[in-house]
Amino acid sequence: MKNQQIYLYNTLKRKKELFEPINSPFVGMYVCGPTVYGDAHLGHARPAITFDLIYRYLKHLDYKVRYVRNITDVGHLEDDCDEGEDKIAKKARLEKLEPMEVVQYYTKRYHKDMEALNVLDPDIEPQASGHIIEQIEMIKEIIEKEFAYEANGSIYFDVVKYHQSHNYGKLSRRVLDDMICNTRELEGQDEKKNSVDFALWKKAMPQHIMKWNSPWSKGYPGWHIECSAMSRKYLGQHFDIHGGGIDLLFPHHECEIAQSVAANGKEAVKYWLHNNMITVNGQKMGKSLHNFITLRELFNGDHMALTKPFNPMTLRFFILQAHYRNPLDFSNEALIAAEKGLNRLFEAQQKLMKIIPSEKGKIDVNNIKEKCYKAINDDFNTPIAISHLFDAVRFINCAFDQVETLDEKQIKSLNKLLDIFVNDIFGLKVPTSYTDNNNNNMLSGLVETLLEIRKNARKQKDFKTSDYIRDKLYELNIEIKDTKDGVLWNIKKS
RNA sequence: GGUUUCGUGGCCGAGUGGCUAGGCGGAGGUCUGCAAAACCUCUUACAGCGGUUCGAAUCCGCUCGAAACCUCCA
Repeated sequence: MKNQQIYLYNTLKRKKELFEPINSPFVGMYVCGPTVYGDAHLGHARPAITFDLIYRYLKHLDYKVRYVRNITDVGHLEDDCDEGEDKIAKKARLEKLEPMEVVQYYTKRYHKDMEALNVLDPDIEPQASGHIIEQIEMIKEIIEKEFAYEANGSIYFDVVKYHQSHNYGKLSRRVLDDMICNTRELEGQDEKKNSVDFALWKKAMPQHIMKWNSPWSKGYPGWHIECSAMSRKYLGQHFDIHGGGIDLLFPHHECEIAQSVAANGKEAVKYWLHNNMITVNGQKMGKSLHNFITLRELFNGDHMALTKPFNPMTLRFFILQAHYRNPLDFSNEALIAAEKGLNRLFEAQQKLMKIIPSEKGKIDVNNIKEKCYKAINDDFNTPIAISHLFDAVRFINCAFDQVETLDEKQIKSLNKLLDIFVNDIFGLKVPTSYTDNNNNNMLSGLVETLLEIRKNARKQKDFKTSDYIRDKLYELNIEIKDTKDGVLWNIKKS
Protein backbone atom coordinates (compact mmCIF):
# COMPACT_ATOMS: atom_id res chain seq x y z
CA MET A 1 0.00 0.00 0.00
CA LYS A 2 1.42 3.34 -1.03
CA ASN A 3 1.25 5.71 1.85
CA GLN A 4 -0.66 8.81 0.84
CA GLN A 5 -3.16 10.74 2.92
CA ILE A 6 -6.08 11.87 0.81
CA TYR A 7 -8.26 14.73 1.91
CA LEU A 8 -11.56 14.86 0.09
CA TYR A 9 -14.38 17.36 0.23
CA ASN A 10 -17.40 15.75 1.79
CA THR A 11 -20.53 17.57 0.68
CA LEU A 12 -22.31 16.24 3.75
CA LYS A 13 -19.92 18.08 6.07
CA ARG A 14 -19.05 20.88 3.65
CA LYS A 15 -15.38 20.50 4.39
CA LYS A 16 -12.35 18.44 3.50
CA GLU A 17 -11.91 15.27 5.48
CA LEU A 18 -9.15 12.70 5.71
CA PHE A 19 -10.10 9.69 3.63
CA GLU A 20 -10.28 6.65 5.86
CA PRO A 21 -11.94 3.66 4.20
CA ILE A 22 -14.47 1.82 6.34
CA ASN A 23 -12.70 -1.45 5.72
CA SER A 24 -9.28 -0.66 4.25
CA PRO A 25 -7.84 -1.68 1.84
CA PHE A 26 -11.30 -2.20 0.39
CA VAL A 27 -13.14 0.80 -0.97
CA GLY A 28 -16.72 0.91 -2.20
CA MET A 29 -17.63 3.67 -4.62
CA TYR A 30 -21.01 4.32 -6.21
CA VAL A 31 -21.54 6.93 -8.91
CA CYS A 32 -24.80 7.96 -10.55
CA GLY A 33 -24.56 7.00 -14.20
CA PRO A 34 -26.48 8.10 -17.25
CA THR A 35 -30.09 7.72 -18.23
CA VAL A 36 -29.75 6.01 -21.58
CA TYR A 37 -32.34 7.77 -23.68
CA GLY A 38 -29.97 9.85 -25.79
CA ASP A 39 -26.33 10.28 -26.70
CA ALA A 40 -23.95 11.35 -23.98
CA HIS A 41 -23.04 15.02 -24.08
CA LEU A 42 -20.19 17.07 -22.64
CA GLY A 43 -21.96 17.21 -19.31
CA HIS A 44 -21.83 13.44 -18.98
CA ALA A 45 -18.10 13.48 -19.55
CA ARG A 46 -17.38 15.42 -16.39
CA PRO A 47 -18.53 12.99 -13.69
CA ALA A 48 -17.29 10.07 -15.79
CA ILE A 49 -13.80 11.56 -15.96
CA THR A 50 -13.80 12.97 -12.43
CA PHE A 51 -14.67 9.67 -10.83
CA ASP A 52 -12.49 7.77 -13.25
CA LEU A 53 -9.59 9.83 -11.96
CA ILE A 54 -10.53 9.03 -8.37
CA TYR A 55 -10.93 5.35 -9.23
CA ARG A 56 -7.55 5.31 -10.97
CA TYR A 57 -5.84 7.12 -8.14
CA LEU A 58 -7.25 4.85 -5.44
CA LYS A 59 -6.17 1.83 -7.46
CA HIS A 60 -2.76 3.40 -7.97
CA LEU A 61 -2.47 3.57 -4.18
CA ASP A 62 -3.28 -0.15 -4.11
CA TYR A 63 -6.74 0.15 -2.64
CA LYS A 64 -9.05 -2.68 -3.62
CA VAL A 65 -11.82 -0.63 -5.14
CA ARG A 66 -15.23 -1.83 -6.16
CA TYR A 67 -16.61 0.84 -8.45
CA VAL A 68 -20.32 0.69 -9.21
CA ARG A 69 -21.88 2.99 -11.77
CA ASN A 70 -25.49 2.42 -12.68
CA ILE A 71 -27.32 2.60 -15.97
CA THR A 72 -30.74 4.15 -15.53
CA ASP A 73 -32.96 2.42 -18.03
CA VAL A 74 -36.28 2.56 -16.25
CA GLY A 75 -36.54 6.24 -16.85
CA HIS A 76 -37.68 8.94 -14.56
CA LEU A 77 -40.90 10.83 -14.60
CA GLU A 78 -41.06 13.59 -17.11
CA ASP A 79 -43.37 15.55 -14.85
CA ASP A 80 -44.17 15.41 -11.21
CA CYS A 81 -47.77 14.61 -11.97
CA ASP A 82 -49.72 11.49 -12.75
CA GLU A 83 -49.55 11.99 -16.48
CA GLY A 84 -45.81 11.65 -16.31
CA GLU A 85 -44.42 9.21 -18.79
CA ASP A 86 -41.00 7.87 -18.29
CA LYS A 87 -38.24 9.04 -20.57
CA ILE A 88 -37.32 5.71 -22.03
CA ALA A 89 -40.92 4.90 -22.78
CA LYS A 90 -41.50 8.25 -24.38
CA LYS A 91 -38.48 7.86 -26.58
CA ALA A 92 -39.56 4.35 -27.47
CA ARG A 93 -43.03 5.51 -28.41
CA LEU A 94 -41.69 8.30 -30.58
CA GLU A 95 -39.29 6.00 -32.37
CA LYS A 96 -41.65 3.01 -32.40
CA LEU A 97 -39.12 0.82 -30.70
CA GLU A 98 -39.12 -1.58 -27.82
CA PRO A 99 -37.96 0.29 -24.71
CA MET A 100 -35.13 -2.17 -24.28
CA GLU A 101 -34.08 -1.52 -27.85
CA VAL A 102 -33.64 2.15 -27.02
CA VAL A 103 -31.80 1.22 -23.86
CA GLN A 104 -29.41 -1.12 -25.58
CA TYR A 105 -28.74 1.26 -28.44
CA TYR A 106 -27.76 4.17 -26.23
CA THR A 107 -25.96 2.04 -23.67
CA LYS A 108 -23.67 0.73 -26.38
CA ARG A 109 -23.01 4.22 -27.65
CA TYR A 110 -22.34 5.46 -24.14
CA HIS A 111 -19.76 2.72 -23.68
CA LYS A 112 -18.07 3.65 -26.95
CA ASP A 113 -17.88 7.29 -25.89
CA MET A 114 -16.46 6.38 -22.51
CA GLU A 115 -13.89 4.15 -24.14
CA ALA A 116 -12.83 7.01 -26.39
CA LEU A 117 -12.34 9.16 -23.31
CA ASN A 118 -10.22 6.36 -21.83
CA VAL A 119 -12.65 6.06 -18.93
CA LEU A 120 -12.16 2.69 -17.26
CA ASP A 121 -15.16 0.40 -16.99
CA PRO A 122 -16.70 0.29 -13.56
CA ASP A 123 -16.45 -3.08 -11.83
CA ILE A 124 -20.22 -3.42 -11.79
CA GLU A 125 -22.62 -1.54 -14.02
CA PRO A 126 -26.09 -2.49 -12.81
CA GLN A 127 -29.21 -1.64 -14.76
CA ALA A 128 -32.24 -0.40 -12.89
CA SER A 129 -34.56 -2.62 -14.94
CA GLY A 130 -32.59 -5.64 -13.80
CA HIS A 131 -33.10 -4.76 -10.14
CA ILE A 132 -36.86 -4.26 -9.85
CA ILE A 133 -37.01 -7.05 -7.26
CA GLU A 134 -34.38 -5.39 -5.08
CA GLN A 135 -36.19 -2.09 -5.34
CA ILE A 136 -39.54 -3.61 -4.39
CA GLU A 137 -37.83 -5.33 -1.49
CA MET A 138 -36.42 -2.07 -0.22
CA ILE A 139 -39.76 -0.30 -0.58
CA LYS A 140 -41.36 -3.07 1.48
CA GLU A 141 -38.82 -2.47 4.22
CA ILE A 142 -39.52 1.24 4.23
CA ILE A 143 -43.24 0.55 4.49
CA GLU A 144 -42.61 -1.86 7.36
CA LYS A 145 -40.67 0.81 9.18
CA GLU A 146 -43.67 3.06 8.58
CA PHE A 147 -41.86 5.72 6.61
CA ALA A 148 -43.96 5.18 3.52
CA TYR A 149 -47.64 4.90 2.73
CA GLU A 150 -49.77 3.59 -0.07
CA ALA A 151 -52.17 5.75 -2.01
CA ASN A 152 -54.12 4.38 -4.92
CA GLY A 153 -51.54 1.76 -5.83
CA SER A 154 -48.60 4.12 -5.51
CA ILE A 155 -46.17 4.29 -2.62
CA TYR A 156 -44.87 7.56 -1.28
CA PHE A 157 -42.11 8.31 1.16
CA ASP A 158 -43.46 10.18 4.18
CA VAL A 159 -40.91 12.97 4.40
CA VAL A 160 -42.62 14.86 7.21
CA LYS A 161 -42.82 11.79 9.41
CA TYR A 162 -39.22 10.89 8.62
CA HIS A 163 -38.13 14.37 9.57
CA GLN A 164 -39.63 14.01 13.05
CA SER A 165 -36.95 11.50 13.98
CA HIS A 166 -34.28 12.25 11.36
CA ASN A 167 -32.96 15.15 9.41
CA TYR A 168 -34.35 15.48 5.90
CA GLY A 169 -32.25 18.17 4.27
CA LYS A 170 -28.95 17.45 5.96
CA LEU A 171 -27.10 16.96 2.69
CA SER A 172 -28.55 19.83 0.68
CA ARG A 173 -28.92 22.08 3.74
CA ARG A 174 -32.52 22.69 3.08
CA VAL A 175 -35.06 23.49 5.75
CA LEU A 176 -38.13 21.31 5.47
CA ASP A 177 -40.56 23.95 6.72
CA ASP A 178 -39.33 26.38 4.11
CA MET A 179 -39.71 23.77 1.43
CA ILE A 180 -43.29 23.04 2.42
CA CYS A 181 -44.09 26.75 2.35
CA ASN A 182 -42.33 27.41 -0.91
CA THR A 183 -43.46 24.48 -2.96
CA ARG A 184 -45.58 25.41 -5.87
CA GLU A 185 -48.98 23.85 -6.26
CA LEU A 186 -48.75 21.09 -8.80
CA GLU A 187 -51.53 19.04 -10.22
CA GLY A 188 -51.94 15.41 -9.39
CA GLN A 189 -50.44 15.70 -5.97
CA ASP A 190 -53.64 14.86 -4.13
CA GLU A 191 -52.35 11.37 -3.42
CA LYS A 192 -49.50 12.72 -1.40
CA LYS A 193 -49.93 13.65 2.24
CA ASN A 194 -47.44 16.44 1.76
CA SER A 195 -46.01 18.12 -1.30
CA VAL A 196 -42.47 17.21 -0.22
CA ASP A 197 -43.21 13.47 -0.24
CA PHE A 198 -41.66 11.58 -3.12
CA ALA A 199 -42.66 8.45 -4.98
CA LEU A 200 -41.13 5.07 -4.25
CA TRP A 201 -43.49 3.22 -6.56
CA LYS A 202 -45.87 4.61 -9.14
CA LYS A 203 -48.92 2.85 -10.46
CA ALA A 204 -48.73 2.84 -14.25
CA MET A 205 -51.28 4.42 -16.50
CA PRO A 206 -52.66 2.09 -19.19
CA GLN A 207 -50.60 3.75 -21.93
CA HIS A 208 -47.41 3.32 -19.96
CA ILE A 209 -45.32 0.66 -21.65
CA MET A 210 -42.64 -0.03 -19.05
CA LYS A 211 -44.25 -1.60 -16.02
CA TRP A 212 -43.71 -4.40 -13.58
CA ASN A 213 -45.80 -6.32 -11.08
CA SER A 214 -45.56 -5.38 -7.46
CA PRO A 215 -47.58 -6.01 -4.30
CA TRP A 216 -49.26 -2.64 -4.77
CA SER A 217 -49.93 -2.23 -8.46
CA LYS A 218 -48.58 -2.82 -11.89
CA GLY A 219 -46.20 0.08 -12.16
CA TYR A 220 -42.65 1.23 -12.00
CA PRO A 221 -40.15 2.31 -9.35
CA GLY A 222 -39.80 5.90 -8.22
CA TRP A 223 -37.09 8.23 -9.21
CA HIS A 224 -34.58 7.65 -6.41
CA ILE A 225 -34.95 4.09 -5.19
CA GLU A 226 -32.71 2.36 -7.76
CA CYS A 227 -29.51 3.92 -6.43
CA SER A 228 -30.34 3.05 -2.84
CA ALA A 229 -31.26 -0.51 -3.72
CA MET A 230 -28.37 -1.22 -6.08
CA SER A 231 -25.67 0.40 -3.98
CA ARG A 232 -26.84 -1.65 -1.01
CA LYS A 233 -26.83 -4.83 -3.04
CA TYR A 234 -23.30 -4.46 -4.33
CA LEU A 235 -21.56 -2.33 -1.72
CA GLY A 236 -23.46 -3.15 1.44
CA GLN A 237 -25.38 -1.03 3.90
CA HIS A 238 -22.39 1.18 4.60
CA PHE A 239 -19.91 2.15 1.93
CA ASP A 240 -17.24 4.75 1.37
CA ILE A 241 -17.89 7.05 -1.57
CA HIS A 242 -20.99 8.16 -3.38
CA GLY A 243 -20.48 10.48 -6.31
CA GLY A 244 -22.47 12.33 -8.91
CA GLY A 245 -23.20 15.70 -10.43
CA ILE A 246 -23.99 18.57 -8.11
CA ASP A 247 -27.37 18.90 -9.77
CA LEU A 248 -28.29 15.57 -8.21
CA LEU A 249 -27.65 16.88 -4.70
CA PHE A 250 -31.28 17.73 -4.31
CA PRO A 251 -33.61 16.00 -4.40
CA HIS A 252 -31.98 12.80 -5.66
CA HIS A 253 -29.22 12.29 -3.13
CA GLU A 254 -31.20 13.75 -0.27
CA CYS A 255 -33.90 11.18 -0.99
CA GLU A 256 -31.34 8.41 -1.24
CA ILE A 257 -30.19 9.21 2.27
CA ALA A 258 -33.74 9.20 3.58
CA GLN A 259 -34.51 5.88 1.88
CA SER A 260 -31.38 4.17 3.15
CA VAL A 261 -31.83 5.45 6.67
CA ALA A 262 -35.48 4.44 6.66
CA ALA A 263 -34.76 0.95 5.35
CA ASN A 264 -31.46 0.17 7.08
CA GLY A 265 -31.76 2.29 10.18
CA LYS A 266 -28.48 4.00 9.42
CA GLU A 267 -26.77 6.06 6.79
CA ALA A 268 -25.18 4.33 3.87
CA VAL A 269 -22.56 6.75 2.64
CA LYS A 270 -19.44 8.02 4.39
CA TYR A 271 -18.21 10.52 1.80
CA TRP A 272 -20.49 12.37 -0.62
CA LEU A 273 -18.60 13.80 -3.60
CA HIS A 274 -20.12 16.11 -6.20
CA ASN A 275 -18.68 17.38 -9.43
CA ASN A 276 -19.74 20.78 -10.76
CA MET A 277 -21.32 21.51 -14.12
CA ILE A 278 -19.93 22.27 -17.55
CA THR A 279 -21.35 25.55 -18.76
CA VAL A 280 -21.63 27.25 -22.13
CA ASN A 281 -21.51 31.01 -21.97
CA GLY A 282 -21.83 30.70 -18.23
CA GLN A 283 -24.97 28.64 -18.42
CA LYS A 284 -25.33 25.01 -17.57
CA MET A 285 -25.29 22.56 -20.45
CA GLY A 286 -28.42 20.52 -20.29
CA LYS A 287 -30.95 18.56 -22.24
CA SER A 288 -33.83 20.84 -21.48
CA LEU A 289 -31.81 23.96 -22.24
CA HIS A 290 -31.02 22.72 -25.75
CA ASN A 291 -27.47 23.99 -25.51
CA PHE A 292 -25.67 20.68 -25.23
CA ILE A 293 -22.99 19.28 -27.50
CA THR A 294 -22.81 15.50 -27.69
CA LEU A 295 -19.49 13.75 -27.35
CA ARG A 296 -19.84 12.39 -30.84
CA GLU A 297 -20.35 15.87 -32.23
CA LEU A 298 -17.24 17.00 -30.41
CA PHE A 299 -15.14 14.11 -31.68
CA ASN A 300 -16.38 14.67 -35.24
CA GLY A 301 -16.36 18.45 -35.14
CA ASP A 302 -19.96 18.26 -36.19
CA HIS A 303 -21.51 21.19 -34.36
CA MET A 304 -22.04 24.87 -35.08
CA ALA A 305 -20.05 25.95 -32.05
CA LEU A 306 -16.99 23.94 -33.12
CA THR A 307 -14.41 24.90 -35.71
CA LYS A 308 -12.83 21.44 -35.87
CA PRO A 309 -13.02 17.91 -34.46
CA PHE A 310 -11.37 17.35 -31.10
CA ASN A 311 -9.52 14.34 -29.88
CA PRO A 312 -11.23 12.78 -26.85
CA MET A 313 -8.01 13.20 -24.91
CA THR A 314 -8.26 16.95 -25.40
CA LEU A 315 -11.61 16.97 -23.64
CA ARG A 316 -10.21 14.81 -20.89
CA PHE A 317 -7.29 17.18 -20.38
CA PHE A 318 -9.59 20.20 -20.55
CA ILE A 319 -11.71 18.77 -17.76
CA LEU A 320 -8.70 17.84 -15.65
CA GLN A 321 -7.30 21.35 -16.02
CA ALA A 322 -10.12 22.62 -13.85
CA HIS A 323 -10.89 21.48 -10.34
CA TYR A 324 -13.87 19.14 -10.32
CA ARG A 325 -15.85 21.18 -7.80
CA ASN A 326 -15.78 24.39 -9.84
CA PRO A 327 -17.93 25.19 -12.83
CA LEU A 328 -16.06 24.84 -16.10
CA ASP A 329 -16.93 27.05 -19.01
CA PHE A 330 -16.77 25.37 -22.39
CA SER A 331 -15.82 27.08 -25.59
CA ASN A 332 -14.12 26.18 -28.85
CA GLU A 333 -11.25 28.51 -27.95
CA ALA A 334 -10.76 27.04 -24.49
CA LEU A 335 -10.59 23.58 -26.04
CA ILE A 336 -8.04 24.66 -28.62
CA ALA A 337 -5.94 26.08 -25.80
CA ALA A 338 -6.19 22.78 -23.95
CA GLU A 339 -5.25 20.88 -27.09
CA LYS A 340 -2.07 22.85 -27.54
CA GLY A 341 -1.11 22.46 -23.92
CA LEU A 342 -1.70 18.73 -24.03
CA ASN A 343 0.38 18.35 -27.17
CA ARG A 344 3.24 20.10 -25.43
CA LEU A 345 2.95 17.64 -22.58
CA PHE A 346 2.92 14.62 -24.89
CA GLU A 347 5.78 15.94 -26.97
CA ALA A 348 7.94 16.49 -23.92
CA GLN A 349 7.24 12.89 -22.95
CA GLN A 350 8.47 11.72 -26.35
CA LYS A 351 11.46 14.04 -26.34
CA LEU A 352 12.61 12.92 -22.93
CA MET A 353 13.72 9.57 -24.30
CA LYS A 354 15.83 11.25 -26.97
CA ILE A 355 17.85 13.32 -24.54
CA ILE A 356 21.51 12.40 -24.27
CA PRO A 357 22.26 11.91 -20.57
CA SER A 358 24.86 14.13 -18.93
CA GLU A 359 27.16 13.34 -16.05
CA LYS A 360 25.11 15.30 -13.60
CA GLY A 361 21.69 16.86 -13.98
CA LYS A 362 20.12 19.76 -12.23
CA ILE A 363 16.55 18.84 -11.46
CA ASP A 364 14.91 17.55 -8.31
CA VAL A 365 12.52 15.00 -9.75
CA ASN A 366 11.51 13.78 -6.34
CA ASN A 367 10.44 17.26 -5.40
CA ILE A 368 8.13 17.49 -8.42
CA LYS A 369 6.77 14.06 -7.65
CA GLU A 370 6.02 15.02 -4.06
CA LYS A 371 4.25 18.18 -5.21
CA CYS A 372 2.12 16.21 -7.65
CA TYR A 373 1.04 13.75 -4.99
CA LYS A 374 0.36 16.57 -2.59
CA ALA A 375 -1.91 18.25 -5.12
CA ILE A 376 -3.89 15.09 -5.86
CA ASN A 377 -4.16 14.29 -2.18
CA ASP A 378 -5.71 17.69 -1.63
CA ASP A 379 -9.20 16.84 -2.88
CA PHE A 380 -7.90 15.68 -6.26
CA ASN A 381 -6.50 19.02 -7.32
CA THR A 382 -5.53 18.03 -10.84
CA PRO A 383 -4.88 21.58 -12.15
CA ILE A 384 -2.16 22.08 -9.57
CA ALA A 385 -0.61 18.72 -10.33
CA ILE A 386 -0.68 19.56 -14.04
CA SER A 387 1.07 22.87 -13.39
CA HIS A 388 3.89 20.96 -11.69
CA LEU A 389 4.11 18.63 -14.64
CA PHE A 390 4.55 21.65 -16.89
CA ASP A 391 7.50 22.69 -14.75
CA ALA A 392 8.99 19.34 -15.65
CA VAL A 393 8.07 19.91 -19.30
CA ARG A 394 9.96 23.18 -19.39
CA PHE A 395 13.02 21.51 -17.91
CA ILE A 396 12.84 18.61 -20.34
CA ASN A 397 12.63 21.05 -23.25
CA CYS A 398 15.65 22.92 -21.96
CA ALA A 399 17.57 19.70 -21.60
CA PHE A 400 16.55 18.68 -25.11
CA ASP A 401 17.92 21.99 -26.38
CA GLN A 402 21.03 21.40 -24.28
CA VAL A 403 20.47 24.49 -22.16
CA GLU A 404 20.03 22.26 -19.10
CA THR A 405 21.30 18.83 -18.24
CA LEU A 406 19.76 15.57 -17.10
CA ASP A 407 21.58 12.47 -15.98
CA GLU A 408 20.47 8.97 -16.79
CA LYS A 409 18.79 8.38 -13.46
CA GLN A 410 16.83 11.59 -13.73
CA ILE A 411 15.66 10.76 -17.21
CA LYS A 412 14.41 7.42 -15.95
CA SER A 413 12.62 8.87 -12.95
CA LEU A 414 11.10 11.70 -15.00
CA ASN A 415 9.85 9.14 -17.46
CA LYS A 416 8.32 7.15 -14.66
CA LEU A 417 6.79 10.25 -13.12
CA LEU A 418 5.12 11.24 -16.38
CA ASP A 419 4.02 7.70 -16.99
CA ILE A 420 2.39 7.47 -13.57
CA PHE A 421 0.66 10.83 -13.58
CA VAL A 422 -0.09 11.52 -17.22
CA ASN A 423 -0.93 8.01 -18.32
CA ASP A 424 -1.96 6.00 -15.26
CA ILE A 425 -3.64 8.55 -13.01
CA PHE A 426 -4.87 11.20 -15.42
CA GLY A 427 -5.65 8.53 -17.97
CA LEU A 428 -4.29 10.58 -20.84
CA LYS A 429 -3.50 8.15 -23.59
CA VAL A 430 -0.95 9.32 -26.10
CA PRO A 431 -2.74 9.56 -29.46
CA THR A 432 -1.50 7.01 -31.94
CA SER A 433 -0.11 9.72 -34.19
CA TYR A 434 2.77 9.98 -31.73
CA THR A 435 3.52 6.31 -31.51
CA ASP A 436 2.52 4.87 -34.84
CA ASN A 437 5.61 6.05 -36.66
CA ASN A 438 7.63 3.00 -35.80
CA ASN A 439 4.78 0.54 -35.80
CA ASN A 440 4.12 0.68 -39.47
CA ASN A 441 7.28 -0.46 -41.20
CA MET A 442 6.11 0.16 -44.70
CA LEU A 443 4.90 3.67 -43.99
CA SER A 444 7.97 4.70 -42.06
CA GLY A 445 10.19 3.08 -44.69
CA LEU A 446 8.51 5.09 -47.42
CA VAL A 447 8.66 8.33 -45.52
CA GLU A 448 12.29 7.80 -44.53
CA THR A 449 13.18 7.15 -48.16
CA LEU A 450 11.48 10.33 -49.31
CA LEU A 451 13.16 12.29 -46.56
CA GLU A 452 16.50 10.88 -47.67
CA ILE A 453 15.85 12.13 -51.21
CA ARG A 454 14.76 15.48 -49.82
CA LYS A 455 17.90 15.71 -47.73
CA ASN A 456 20.08 15.23 -50.78
CA ALA A 457 18.08 17.75 -52.73
CA ARG A 458 18.52 20.30 -49.99
CA LYS A 459 22.23 19.60 -49.90
CA GLN A 460 22.37 20.52 -53.57
CA LYS A 461 20.14 23.53 -52.94
CA ASP A 462 17.45 21.96 -55.10
CA PHE A 463 14.73 23.53 -53.00
CA LYS A 464 12.11 23.00 -55.64
CA THR A 465 12.34 19.24 -55.17
CA SER A 466 12.66 19.42 -51.39
CA ASP A 467 9.65 21.68 -51.03
CA TYR A 468 7.67 19.48 -53.39
CA ILE A 469 8.28 16.47 -51.16
CA ARG A 470 7.39 18.46 -48.08
CA ASP A 471 4.15 19.80 -49.57
CA LYS A 472 3.07 16.44 -50.94
CA LEU A 473 3.64 14.72 -47.62
CA TYR A 474 1.77 17.51 -45.89
CA GLU A 475 -1.20 16.86 -48.14
CA LEU A 476 -1.03 13.26 -46.96
CA ASN A 477 -1.23 14.42 -43.33
CA ILE A 478 2.45 13.94 -42.67
CA GLU A 479 4.21 16.85 -41.03
CA ILE A 480 7.91 17.50 -41.40
CA LYS A 481 9.96 19.43 -38.92
CA ASP A 482 13.49 20.51 -39.78
CA THR A 483 15.43 20.64 -36.55
CA LYS A 484 19.13 21.07 -36.09
CA ASP A 485 19.41 17.42 -35.12
CA GLY A 486 17.79 16.21 -38.31
CA VAL A 487 14.31 15.86 -39.71
CA LEU A 488 11.42 14.73 -37.55
CA TRP A 489 8.11 13.67 -38.96
CA ASN A 490 4.76 12.70 -37.60
CA ILE A 491 1.22 12.10 -38.63
CA LYS A 492 -0.74 15.28 -38.08
CA LYS A 493 -2.89 15.44 -34.99
CA SER A 494 -6.57 16.03 -35.60
C1' G B 1 -38.97 34.32 -3.30
C1' G B 2 -35.93 30.31 -0.53
C1' U B 3 -31.20 27.38 -0.23
C1' U B 4 -26.19 27.15 -1.91
C1' U B 5 -22.01 28.73 -4.62
C1' C B 6 -19.11 32.13 -7.19
C1' G B 7 -17.03 36.96 -9.24
C1' U B 8 -8.92 36.46 -10.55
C1' G B 9 -4.75 39.58 -16.04
C1' G B 10 -6.83 39.56 -23.57
C1' C B 11 -9.10 34.24 -22.76
C1' C B 12 -9.33 29.51 -19.82
C1' G B 13 -8.18 28.40 -14.97
C1' A B 14 -5.43 27.37 -9.75
C1' G B 15 -4.63 29.76 -5.27
C1' U B 16 -8.13 30.60 1.68
C1' G B 17 -3.78 35.91 5.45
C1' G B 18 2.79 37.41 3.75
C1' C B 19 6.75 33.37 -0.43
C1' U B 20 3.92 36.87 -7.72
C1' A B 21 0.30 28.39 -10.20
C1' G B 22 -0.20 26.68 -15.00
C1' G B 23 -2.16 26.63 -20.04
C1' C B 24 -3.66 29.56 -24.43
C1' G B 25 -2.98 34.20 -26.79
C1' G B 26 0.44 38.47 -27.42
C1' A B 27 5.60 40.75 -27.72
C1' G B 28 10.80 39.90 -28.34
C1' G B 29 14.47 36.25 -29.50
C1' U B 30 16.90 31.25 -31.04
C1' C B 31 16.94 27.76 -35.02
C1' U B 32 16.17 27.74 -40.58
C1' G B 33 17.54 28.19 -47.89
C1' C B 34 12.45 29.41 -47.10
C1' A B 35 8.29 27.85 -44.51
C1' A B 36 6.06 25.37 -40.72
C1' A B 37 6.93 23.56 -36.21
C1' A B 38 9.60 23.71 -31.93
C1' C B 39 12.16 26.08 -28.03
C1' C B 40 13.65 30.27 -24.69
C1' U B 41 12.54 35.02 -22.30
C1' C B 42 8.94 38.63 -21.13
C1' U B 43 3.70 39.60 -20.30
C1' U B 44 2.01 41.11 -11.87
C1' A B 45 -4.59 40.38 -12.19
C1' C B 46 -7.82 39.38 -8.16
C1' A B 47 -16.12 43.13 -9.13
C1' G B 48 -16.91 47.85 -6.02
C1' C B 49 -16.92 50.17 -1.16
C1' G B 50 -15.93 49.80 3.94
C1' G B 51 -13.81 46.95 8.17
C1' U B 52 -10.30 43.44 10.96
C1' U B 53 -4.77 42.96 10.63
C1' C B 54 1.96 44.94 10.92
C1' G B 55 0.13 42.76 6.26
C1' A B 56 -6.01 40.55 2.47
C1' A B 57 -7.26 38.01 -3.99
C1' U B 58 -7.52 35.15 0.60
C1' C B 59 -11.22 36.83 6.93
C1' C B 60 -15.92 40.06 8.14
C1' G B 61 -19.92 43.47 6.43
C1' C B 62 -22.53 45.95 2.63
C1' U B 63 -23.44 46.97 -2.69
C1' C B 64 -23.45 45.29 -7.67
C1' G B 65 -23.25 41.05 -10.97
C1' A B 66 -23.51 35.72 -12.27
C1' A B 67 -24.69 30.57 -11.69
C1' A B 68 -26.79 25.92 -9.62
C1' C B 69 -30.78 23.67 -6.96
C1' C B 70 -36.05 24.31 -5.32
C1' U B 71 -39.40 20.40 -11.83
C1' C B 72 -36.26 15.72 -15.63
C1' C B 73 -30.98 16.76 -15.69
C1' A B 74 -24.08 14.80 -15.10
